[in-house]
Amino acid sequence: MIKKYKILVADDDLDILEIIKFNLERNGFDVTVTNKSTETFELALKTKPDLILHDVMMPGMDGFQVCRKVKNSEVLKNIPFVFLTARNEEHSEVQGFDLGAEDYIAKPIKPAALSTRLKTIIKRYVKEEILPSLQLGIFRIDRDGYVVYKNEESISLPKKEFELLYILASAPGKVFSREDVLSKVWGSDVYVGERTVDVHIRKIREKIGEDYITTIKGVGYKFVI
Amino acid sequence: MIKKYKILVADDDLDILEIIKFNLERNGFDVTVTNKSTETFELALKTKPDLILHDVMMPGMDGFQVCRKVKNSEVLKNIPFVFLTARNEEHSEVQGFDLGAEDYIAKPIKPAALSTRLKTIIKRYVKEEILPSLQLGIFRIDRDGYVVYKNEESISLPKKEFELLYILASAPGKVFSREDVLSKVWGSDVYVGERTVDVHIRKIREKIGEDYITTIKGVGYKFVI
DNA sequence: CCGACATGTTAAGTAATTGTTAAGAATTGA
DNA sequence: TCAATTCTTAACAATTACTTAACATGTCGG
Repeated sequence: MIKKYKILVADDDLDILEIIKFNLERNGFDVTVTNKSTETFELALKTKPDLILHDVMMPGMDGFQVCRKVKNSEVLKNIPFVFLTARNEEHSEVQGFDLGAEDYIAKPIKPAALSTRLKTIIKRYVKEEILPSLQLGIFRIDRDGYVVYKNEESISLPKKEFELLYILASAPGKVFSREDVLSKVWGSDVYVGERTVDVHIRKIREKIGEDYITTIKGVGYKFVI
Repeated sequence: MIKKYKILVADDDLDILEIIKFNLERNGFDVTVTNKSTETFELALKTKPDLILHDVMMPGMDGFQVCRKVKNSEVLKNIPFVFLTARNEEHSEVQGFDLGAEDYIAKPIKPAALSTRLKTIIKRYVKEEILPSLQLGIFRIDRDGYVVYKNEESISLPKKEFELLYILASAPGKVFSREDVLSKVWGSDVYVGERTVDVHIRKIREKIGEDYITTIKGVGYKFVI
């Protein structure tokens, strides 16, 4: 079954809401809308959307305030937040990105492009999705507890190491380039050196054993069972 | 061979052009530059870049005019167009997005961030080459894992050997000249001796068996099932 | 069978990539 | 805040892959 992405859209213009809702639904999204920014947060808690698409200028709370609130919430902070901006609105991209927004989309909207763009953004944040524990041979990788079990032995890993291992283990046998790893674990707008991956790999090997992560020279790393 | 992305850069400041070119090339991009915005369109037609990075403020045509022209061209309109803007060019952003620009990058440029960001943008717009696993008789050539299976036995090959085998196996029975192989595995701008291919062929035969790659004297090699 | 040419094979130097360590920066928790 | 942990980077070591060149072997036409 293909996962249906849930989008929460907030805009005070009912026509725009209508257009967006119609187009996103036609493209297979599950869409919730509101024209009151004061409702966004509550709706997000209730529907747990995969992405929030929010107008900047809205009466009551503006988009920035909502974004800040969402990003300060433990439960919601991993949901990508995308701003809608009208052509004549003075907006500071810096302000939005500082708050943790993932992207800007300018109105007027091109419907065809919109769903593609949102899907891309969501996929970029797939790492944040609630993913099940993995059972791979003697390993169980428990996402909730950030713990790896090797047979009965429990091994706890720091965040980055755990997430790196999780990414590799989510597709055993597939080689991930350092670049792949960086974009999935660190995110696409964080710039750390590729060799940082090597160091983390070393630490993971130290903890779970040498034989489970294979290096493909010139390509990357893979998890083997 | 890893795909080399082509970037067309336009900026009237030759120093900036130099810096950008140097850094992008070091990061594996194929870079064309111009300091005349009137040349951008023609150059784009000629080089078919994967992305255009264009200064907003340029004498002659400004970046917006070029963007409009590119986005109105059937041939070029799908090429992502990214603006370079100086800090104080505030309003340009909204206008640029309306024209269909894909992103803004503010000067001064952080070189490390630049190539990562461009790659992300390109990947959003360029379809990744789909390189499926091949199943050929007793062989399975797994591109994801960089591994060859012969029956149940897994054989791992170094990068060049793997890619060479993959090229041959992608058209079983077809003879590839050494030149073909070089251009496909090494790329068109790398110059190594043709006999290098022979050595790699030998190593592959050593690992997968003698009987699967046939030499056609005076012509080249082919993979036979 | 011989000579010429193409390919096979080997080995060694070079280049490139990765492993490893440690130090300092950044972050987290008490 | 301090202490402890984690993250990042840089330097150097170790390893592996790549390329070349030299020589060996094989093939084909005459």
